[in-house]
Amino acid sequence: MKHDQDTRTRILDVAEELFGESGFDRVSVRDITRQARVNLAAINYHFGGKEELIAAVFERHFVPVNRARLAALTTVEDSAKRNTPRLEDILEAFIRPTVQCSFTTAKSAKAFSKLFGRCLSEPNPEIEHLLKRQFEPLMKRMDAALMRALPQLSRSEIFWRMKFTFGALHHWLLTRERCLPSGLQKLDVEGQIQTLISFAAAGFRSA
Amino acid sequence: MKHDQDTRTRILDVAEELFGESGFDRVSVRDITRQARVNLAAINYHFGGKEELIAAVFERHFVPVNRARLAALTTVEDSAKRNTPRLEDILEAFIRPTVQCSFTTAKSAKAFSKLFGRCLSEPNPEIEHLLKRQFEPLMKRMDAALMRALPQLSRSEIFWRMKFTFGALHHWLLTRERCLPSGLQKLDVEGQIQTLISFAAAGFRSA
DNA sequence: CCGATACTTATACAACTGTTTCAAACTACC
DNA sequence: GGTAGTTTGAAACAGTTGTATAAGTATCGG
Repeated sequence: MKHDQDTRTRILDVAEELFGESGFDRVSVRDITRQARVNLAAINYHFGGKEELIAAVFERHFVPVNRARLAALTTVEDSAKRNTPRLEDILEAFIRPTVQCSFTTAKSAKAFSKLFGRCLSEPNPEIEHLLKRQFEPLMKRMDAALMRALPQLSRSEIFWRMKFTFGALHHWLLTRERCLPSGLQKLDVEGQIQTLISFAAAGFRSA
Repeated sequence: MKHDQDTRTRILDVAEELFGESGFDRVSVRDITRQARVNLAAINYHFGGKEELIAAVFERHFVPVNRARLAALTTVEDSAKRNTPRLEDILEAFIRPTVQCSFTTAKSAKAFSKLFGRCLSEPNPEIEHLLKRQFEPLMKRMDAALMRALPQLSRSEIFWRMKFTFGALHHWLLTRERCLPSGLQKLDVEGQIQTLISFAAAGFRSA
């Protein structure tokens, strides 16, 4: 293994950007290799195939994000001691890492954000499978935390509200850099996060 | 023009189902013609091409749904007379038609629901363009109604909350018939609508 | 310096894509 | 019943897709 980091990560970076922009199906391996200025066969050599490249792109950031979410959730629960953690803190543990990671790990925050947002509705069965594996443990922890924070809600009520929050988060990630209506003051990312947390928290507390 | 309704609508029905299931890109014209038991050339003959078929599938239900939304919004505003309409009623005018129509017009409610939910995140630029044209007038009306119902919120605050509601609605449409966690009581559609309305309304009212 | 390993290159392949063609079949009207 | 107009049929088209192959080049250990 030489300094193959060059080619490998160049492919990953370009793939992430293009996949986020146009989805996995509309981007060909030739699109990627052309823009990454590597040979056509490089993807098959380094990853095995397009499907495996998708998985690699996926895992490079999804795994850290979900790890960060779990860690944040643990922190919230620990710092609350024997009290039940605040609902807002639980939601923040869920929401913030998706944006945080986009600034620290990805070359382009936009690329990762869009990719993240897009994945949830990808029709690709492989992606769906990866998602399920990734999110199952996180969802279990979230459910448990939310049920303690909102003991008046049934499991089913929490389930649906969680779904709504999921949808809001991912739609926001997917479209947050898109055309704002003209004459609209630009809210900074921090403000948007807080708005989303308040929105979801109020939704969870709704009758 | 004979009773070409047979072939034409058979194609439309199958296309709607398959597109909803797997997205526009992963479904080939051959998949559609095979399942509809029509000739391969039928799509090009009746619609001109795949792109135009997509547009036709799109408009067959999106246009009525958005018309129904506008009509419902008008009803709400009229019945409120000089009082400002209730926030919940505005949101219901936005949410309910997406489900209502799926029961009355489509052969399979699931198919249309998934299609509707999927469209929002479709990377296809054609679709994005159709969406924009379709939603612009509706959004203007929604914005205006929401601003009157929530005068304490700025345009930007309404914009983001509307985005969240959009995301929640479409993610719900896309996944509402998917695997519920085991041992979860099944909430009927009416209950889900009400839950979503309450969720969004509370979110809009959040500080 | 040699040789082995790791990587890159150009080319070729088979499968599939949307679309076109043109003859055959059908329908309806006079 | 025959003919104009409409719809279907089977086949072929050119282009793109992901992948495989084999020859090439660089890099490093001995």
